[in-house]
Amino acid sequence: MRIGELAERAGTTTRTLRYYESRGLLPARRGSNGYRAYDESDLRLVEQIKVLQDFGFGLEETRPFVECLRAGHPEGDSCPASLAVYRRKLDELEALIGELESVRTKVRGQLERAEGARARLAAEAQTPGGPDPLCELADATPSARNKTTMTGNKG
Amino acid sequence: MRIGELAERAGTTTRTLRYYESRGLLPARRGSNGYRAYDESDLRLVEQIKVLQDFGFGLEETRPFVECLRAGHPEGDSCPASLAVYRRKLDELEALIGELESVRTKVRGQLERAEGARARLAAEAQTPGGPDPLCELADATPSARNKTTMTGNKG
DNA sequence: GCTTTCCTTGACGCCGGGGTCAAGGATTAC
DNA sequence: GTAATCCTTGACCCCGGCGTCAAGGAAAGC
Repeated sequence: MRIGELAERAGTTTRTLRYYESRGLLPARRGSNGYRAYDESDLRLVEQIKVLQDFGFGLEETRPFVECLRAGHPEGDSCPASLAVYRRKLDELEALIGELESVRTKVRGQLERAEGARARLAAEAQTPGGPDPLCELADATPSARNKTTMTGNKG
Repeated sequence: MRIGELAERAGTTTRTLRYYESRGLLPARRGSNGYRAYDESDLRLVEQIKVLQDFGFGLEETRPFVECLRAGHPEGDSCPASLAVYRRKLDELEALIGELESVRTKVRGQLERAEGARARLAAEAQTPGGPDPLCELADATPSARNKTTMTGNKG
């Protein structure tokens, strides 16, 4: 099988496969015409990489799995080095989730505090004798669109 | 105050402050010598940016807060546009945390399955009549070090 | 034979938030 | 006066995972 077919069957692009090869993850035999030649086992390699990438693993982190498969083992995680990556990743996930939860709590607190402050100002504005140190109270600019930074995980 | 002093007082670098200026976040007056001149209110701007950056906000997301402060409001989140950013960020955090938890569950499952498979193979290896389709059972290569991808949040 | 498609390598672009020179002018300390 | 700092702008570098040309050879359909 040539690179185009492999890419299609794996649901990726030729560029990506060449990139993997350049990183030493997916070495390819060459036909007499110089074209890369792949077989079914290569397809399994690429699929393994995809699964891990979807988990948010970096390419380097997929290497033990790929080497494990290439060594002839039935699954990419049949080798201890792969298990070590799983464990390290779990630790990282725990840490990251914890930090994000902490941030969420803080941002929530900030939002509630700020909303409360605005509510108090609005009330004073109603009260006789109240001036208005008030901003744009109208909820303005719904035009501000942003892109979400998803930090490594896909959709 | 000149840029070096502001950087030091804000706990950042001159490069960063110039970068903010280039993004339109921190416009600076200029002295007759061409040097940037800042005052205390600029320090507050930079501090506001820092807080939000520590929350994992992108620079663009700090803009409403900064503009709110520059408009003379007591706090960066005194304006509705800032509150909108808080809310959007909370939604993103929820979504991201949810995805990470999902990944964590899946990786955990993979790890347990793979560990179980190895345990079964090890047991068979003990059993009389068992061959060994076994890999490197010894927990090898503690030498593989990696860098943690923390996706936007600092330490 | 001719066109279209597939393949090859190489090289630049992107995104965010700056780090890190480099060359030259201003200020300040002594 | 002069050396050590500070300031200025400009430009390239980093990371990860590719996307996107570009120029040219091979293969396949008709």
